[in-house]
This record gives sequence, C-alpha cells and structure tokens, in this order.
Amino acid sequence: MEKDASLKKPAGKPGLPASYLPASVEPALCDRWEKDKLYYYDPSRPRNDTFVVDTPPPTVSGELHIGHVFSYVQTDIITRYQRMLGKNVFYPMGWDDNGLPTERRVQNLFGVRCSPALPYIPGFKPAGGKAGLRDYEQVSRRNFLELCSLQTLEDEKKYEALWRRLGLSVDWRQNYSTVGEYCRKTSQLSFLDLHQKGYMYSTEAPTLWDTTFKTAVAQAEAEDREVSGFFHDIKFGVEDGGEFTISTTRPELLAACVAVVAHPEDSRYKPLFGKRAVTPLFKARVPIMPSEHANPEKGTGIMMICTFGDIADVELWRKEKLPLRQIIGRDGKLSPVDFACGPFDSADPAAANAAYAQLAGLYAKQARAKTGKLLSEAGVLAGEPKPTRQAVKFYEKGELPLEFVSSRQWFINVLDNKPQLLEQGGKAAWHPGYMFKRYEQWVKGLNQDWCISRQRYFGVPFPVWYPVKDNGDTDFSKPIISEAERLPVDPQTDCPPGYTEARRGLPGGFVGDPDVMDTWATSSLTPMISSRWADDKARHAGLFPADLRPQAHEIIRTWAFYTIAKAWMHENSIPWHNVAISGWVVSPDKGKMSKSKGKTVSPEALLGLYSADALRYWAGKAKLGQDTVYDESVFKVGMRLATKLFNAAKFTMLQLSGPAAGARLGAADITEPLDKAWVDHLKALVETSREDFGNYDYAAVLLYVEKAFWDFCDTYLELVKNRAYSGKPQAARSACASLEWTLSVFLRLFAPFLPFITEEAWGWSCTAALKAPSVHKAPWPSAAEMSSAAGDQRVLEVTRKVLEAVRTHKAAEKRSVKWPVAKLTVECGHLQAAALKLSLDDLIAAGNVDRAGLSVQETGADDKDPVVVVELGSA
RNA sequence: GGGUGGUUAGCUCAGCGGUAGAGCGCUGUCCUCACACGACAGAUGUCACAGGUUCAAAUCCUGUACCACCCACCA
Repeated sequence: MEKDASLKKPAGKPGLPASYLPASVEPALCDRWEKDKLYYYDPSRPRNDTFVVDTPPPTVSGELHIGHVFSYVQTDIITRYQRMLGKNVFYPMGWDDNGLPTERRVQNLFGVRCSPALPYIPGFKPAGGKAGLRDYEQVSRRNFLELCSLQTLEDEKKYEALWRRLGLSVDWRQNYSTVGEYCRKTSQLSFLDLHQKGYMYSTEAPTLWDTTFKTAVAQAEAEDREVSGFFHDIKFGVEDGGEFTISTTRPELLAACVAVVAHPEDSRYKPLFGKRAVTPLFKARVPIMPSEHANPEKGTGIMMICTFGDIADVELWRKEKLPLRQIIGRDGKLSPVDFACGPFDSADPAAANAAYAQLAGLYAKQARAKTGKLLSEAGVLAGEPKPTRQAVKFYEKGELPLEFVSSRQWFINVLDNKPQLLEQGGKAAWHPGYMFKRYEQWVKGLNQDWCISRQRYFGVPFPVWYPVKDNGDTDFSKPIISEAERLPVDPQTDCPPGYTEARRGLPGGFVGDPDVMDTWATSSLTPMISSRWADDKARHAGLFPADLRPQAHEIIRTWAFYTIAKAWMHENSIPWHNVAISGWVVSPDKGKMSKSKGKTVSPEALLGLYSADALRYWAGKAKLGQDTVYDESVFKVGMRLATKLFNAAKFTMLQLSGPAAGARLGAADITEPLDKAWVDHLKALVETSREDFGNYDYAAVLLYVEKAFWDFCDTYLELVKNRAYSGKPQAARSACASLEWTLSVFLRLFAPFLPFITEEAWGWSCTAALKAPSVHKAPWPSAAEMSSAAGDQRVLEVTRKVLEAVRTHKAAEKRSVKWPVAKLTVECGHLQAAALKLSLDDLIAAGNVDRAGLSVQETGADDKDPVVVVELGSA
C-alpha cells in the first residue's frame, strides 16, 4: 500500500503536512473542540434561535455497535447543519440505565440481588466476585442503585469516549441518567401530575404477565412468535343431554373454562344457546353463548372461553361478567383450586378435585400434556391431537409465552384518548413522512391501556403507600400519594405523611406500593427531562417542545407514542416538531445487524481501521428511514474522499500562495468568464443544499456535493491552476478569489458529514476570510456571499467538453495528460464558439495545446456537442 | 388477513414523466505544481412481471410475484 518514497516529490506550501493521518488529527480536534466549548448550549439566547434535540439515551448494557454509530451520526449531521445556520444548538446525551438489561448486568457482575425491604447500608461493598447462581447477596434498593451507578459510570465513560471520537457535537454538560435521582424525581412527578389529572389509575385486571420475570408487561412489549402446538378435540356434554366437540390448543385451561361460544348464525349450535355445557373432567357447568368472535370455519366452530387464554377471552369475560377462574399462577404453574366452593363450579366436586390434583403445581406446558392424557383416559378426546403452527404472544425479552393474569396494576388511560393522540402525532413532521402511518396504525389498533407497573425491584418506585385496614387487608381504594416536594421517595424505606415507620405493615398502619415503573414511563419524558420540567420552569419554557426527535422505527409504538402521550397529558403540547426515523444496519444476508453480526465488528476497531470521517460518510450516504447494508467498501470511499479533500485543500492553498498571496479577495475580483460561470454553478448548488437539508434529506446533499467536488478537482481546478499561480495579475486574482471561495464552500458543505478533515483544512486558511475560528461555527454558504458574480454556464460547459475530448484522444494514443497538442480544431455553434473564446488561455494551459495550432470554427450547432479534432505533437 | 417500504449494471445504491446514472469491482492507459488512497478512457442493463394512462413511463395508475419490516390472527 505504501507508495514508493522515491516517487514522492516534496510538494505543497511549506508548513502544510505532506500526507493526511486521521488517526492523529481526529483525536486532537476532539480535544480542541472540548477546550473551545464549541458545542455548548447558550441559555441566554431566545427559543427562536435554538435548535433542540431530544437525543435517544442509549441503553447502557455493555457495548455500542455499528447500528448506533449509524443513527447517531445521522442526527449529528442534521445538528451540525443547524449550528451552521446560526442556531444555538441544544444537543444533550442521556444514558438509559434504568432497565432490565442494567439490572441483570449488575446482578451478575457483583453477585447481588435487590431486596427493597432491606435497610440501606451506607458504604456497602459487595462481597465481590461473581457469586454462584444460588447465593446472591441481598441488598437494599438504594444500595442496588448505587452499584448500578458505579457500573454504568464505567460504561458511560466508554460510550462518551466513542461518541466524542466519532465527532458527535454533543454538549456534554447536558447529561442525564435515567436511574439517577433527578430522573426518578421527574418520573414520580409525572405520576403525580397524571394521577391528579385523572389519566393514571390502578385496578385489579387481567394483564399480560411474564412468568419468567414475574411481572406485568405492556402491550407494546409483547411480540408474536410462531410455535408448534396441537389441536385437541375435546367432547363437552350438554346439561340436558347431548354433546359437542371443541378444538383447542390449550387443553390445560379446561379447568379455567367459564363459557362456550359459537357464532350467532351457526345453525349447528344455535339450538344450544342458552343451555349450559358440562366440561369434561371437571364437570363445570358453563353457559353456551352466541358471539361474533367465533369463526364457524375454524376448528369445530365452537370454542371455550377461559380465564384467560387471550385478549378475546378477556373481552368476553368483561362483557358477560363471567366468573374469574384463574388457574395459571404468577409463576406460570397451575395454582391449587377447590371445585367445591368459590368461583369454581362442578357437578361432581370430588372428581373434579381429584382430576385437578394431578395438574396443580405443573407448569402450563406440562399441564397441557397431562390434561391430554387425562382426557384420553376419560375417553373424551376425539382422535389424536393434530399438530399445528400458531402465533403466541411473548414478552420481547422473555422465553415463555405470556399469560393473562389478573393482578393490581397502574395504568395510564390511552384508550379513551386515541383521537387526541392521533391528532397530536399528526402535528409533528415525520421524516420520512410514511413513518407516521406506523404510528397511526399502532394507535388505532391499541386494545389495552398502558400498564406502567412492573413487579420488579430495580426501577423507579411508585410514590404511593396504602393504608392497612384493621383486619390487616391493604386498602387500595385510598392510596396515599407523596407530596411533590419530597420526591424522589422510596415507599419501601420512606414513610408516608402522618405515619411513623413503626406502623409499616401493621393493621391501622400502611404499606408501600411494592412495584416499580416500566422504563418507558421514564424515557417517555426525555424531552421534559432535558428541559428540566421538574425543577426549572424557565429553562423548560426555553427548551420545550424540542425541535427534533431522532429514533429508530421499531420503537415508534413505544418511545414515540409514549412521549407524545405524556407531552399531551402533561403540557397539552407535542413533544417535538420533527421526528427523524433512521433505518437499520443490516448484514449482507439482510438480517438485522445490531442483533447479530454487528456486535462482532466493534466501532472502535473500525475507527482504527478507517477514520471517524469515513464511518460518518457511510452513515451520511443513507437516507432517513432506509435500511442500509453493512458494506466496508463504503468506508474506504469515505476515507478516500477525506484524503482527496486534504490534498485538494492543500493544493488550492498552494495556488493562493502565488502572486496574489495575502490579498483580500472578494466577489468584485472575479472578472474572468470561466470563474464567473464556476461560481454561479456553485451558488446554485449551495441554495439547493439548504432546501434539501431543510427537508432532512442530507443524503442527497452529500451525493451532489461529493460529485461537484470531484468535478472541481478534475476540471475547474485543472483549468485555472496555471492562471492562478502565474497568470496576469488581474486574471490571477480572479482565479484566486474564485478558488478561495470555492474551497471555503466545499469545506462548509462537507463539514456536517466530515467534521474532522474539514476543520483541519479550515484551520489552514479560511479563518480570516469568514471570521470563524471553526468551520463548525461558520455560516452555511449562501449565494448572497457572491451575489455580484454571475456568469454564462456555457463557458464552463464548452470548455469542459473540449478538454475532455483532448484527454480522451491522449488516452487513446497512450500518451500522458500533459503531452503536447500540436493542432486542435473545434467545430461548434456560434454561441459555443463565443463562450470558448473567453476561456482559451485556460484551455491551452490545461491541455498543453500549441496556440498556433488552435482553431475554433462556427460550423456546428449550439445544441450539439462540439466536434473536436486533436493532433498530438511530439515530446 | 391489514399496513409500510423495496425490487434499476456482478455488488451497494441514486434517479421518480422527456435519449438509462454513480461508486465499488472489472479492463486498458498515464506519474500532470496536490492526491497512484491519484488521473484518463472503456465494457457491463428486457429499470421484477402483466396490463393501463400519455405524443412520451424506470418514473403515474391497476394488478401479480418476490424480499424486508410493522400490526392483527392465537379456539
């Protein structure tokens, strides 16, 4: 790779480095930007001048991967553009260290478990090492939180270093951690406000329940997975004689059967409506009812309703006010029940209890097999179970199917507010626009309120206590809500107003709410967390709503939706004006990179192999919303572009160091027609870039800026370099003025994408001209900077074409580019000829043409390419 | 079953009514005051398929197939 040193000529202006070494240049610039406080937000400037980013707080669970690099760089590109428009940019970073991933990580690293009832031990240090699975040390919630902070601090340092190294223009003073005291306070304050406004309620209700983690989960956290199962055809009796067969994949729920339904128009079962069916094994008498939900085409057309097989069961159970026969416990096992009393019914309680005794204590899956056996033995199983594939709901982080379990949970009422939430979502501008459809579809399809309580230990506790009645029962109807001033509180260790700690858990005393909030309950507040809604109203007013929410598409239904809901409920506002949805990085076989292969390619390694600018180039090439295949060859292209920029900038500086060196050049100096045409061409480009960036289409800008830049190097720079360096004074000044502006324009246009090389080159030259010590604070280029320079594009076009023809001829003759041209004849239209005559000197120099052998003839047509005849000279 | 996006050169993608484009890769040539991590030139395509609208369709409309994702289905 290393080129032959003997071929390398010493070149360039003295003082400028000979070759570009991003590995040393980039980190040095990171340090300088920090020292210069380049990305600091200025709270004294008005909201109108401010651009506020609601940065996604990455989950702190170990490693950032290439997918993170991709999307965060895209946000940074947008942000850097806004800064160059003169905006006071508010670009914070948060750490999402409040979730299950952190909890598990800390448990394993320190060998501890959180046990909220334990008292806090100041200065606690874990016994150390990784404990065996069974002997975790129990620690208080506060101690657990401290350990989390300890660990996440390490991770966060690593994350921050990577973000800085990538050139993210974050103001690192605006930093938050979702597990930190301030975020806990904000989350609890949000609870108080929503409770007061009536959006927050608690109720005992069937809820999606994960039996592995033993917690409720929200609809948004559930996902479908295809699993194999078996249809069991089970014969049911009818109370006054007769029988029918239902087909089910969940025979273990037979004991939880509360009704049987068939379609109202199904003639096979119409006569049965109003009668009672008798379940096999348990002899429970359940009503046979008509329901639209039953599909006559499916199975046998008649189905059992259990508490609870799925959401349809829940709905029917509610509508018909059926009894609750909960047999699946919170641990996923069948709980003991008694058919002789309570909600359970049986015509033969002794037999029912005997049958059930063989199932109690088994996990649902075991019970399924066992029930099949029992049914078979009882002779009520019609035929062998038939295999089938079915979609079953799982918690996205879990491995066992979700169950519906009735339990007391806190909910936020979203179902009653769908129209308003749809309207709010529509007020934000979505980029790309079609992503709004996903939001719309999700909101329309919601069928459960947002369950925000989790039966976990690690997380933000509810600032709530309950009185304990004299009989020892908890009185959930009279929650004691904390005062706002006390937040954050932990009801497991803090005491409610009017009570003393001694009364905890006693009749006539109180208990703390044992649950913690879903992490989304906190992260849905990110724009209000960074604006300091909870403790600084003036600052909040200056930063809320934000301008931009960048995020990925798979969390539209969670993060975007919840944030929109909370902003509306709290502030009657949208949370942000724009949503930019980034795509995914996919591996060449189209799998999701961030979940598989991507983790093996660490961003740090790639930075070492290529450069930050190279990685950023790759991210900048991808449009918002569009998945991108991981392709290292694009890094190489980015690398090459940065090197080319380095060399072109250096070379341009060399031209400027000729006779016109030091002169203050401006639009008035641009007198040559070719220069005017070039500048005009750039002016159009610059204006288009504003429009595209305004539409968040940065990828389009990079595409044509890159193209224009290579064209500049290959054509315009080649044409004018001789004149600039050694031409007649006025002509040289014209070229230099144009080159100086051109360089400053390209450095600025590339700055959001390639912040390092552009800053480096900017430092060589452009400081004085634009009075901006950093390209990243320089104004985005505008046509107005060169308003007086306007020229005929034809000059540039016809000159380019003739030069191309000369080069093609030399290539065909296997001659070098500088080989002399003895005779050059150009036939073209008279407008083209007139234009060409204005740039002949440049053409002669660039093509090494003998002036005496040059002739331009007006014999062609202006709408056709000129006909060029080349005769080479001898060396 | 509903929705969204995609299908263009070997690969990765741009173009989204007016003669098919770029980069990578490939072939050949060339060291020009920067850059060989360069320059110049060249080969490479029924723009998924079928209909329709239009003077004109890769581009607009309808349908089909395939890929990806989101949602629903869960007896």
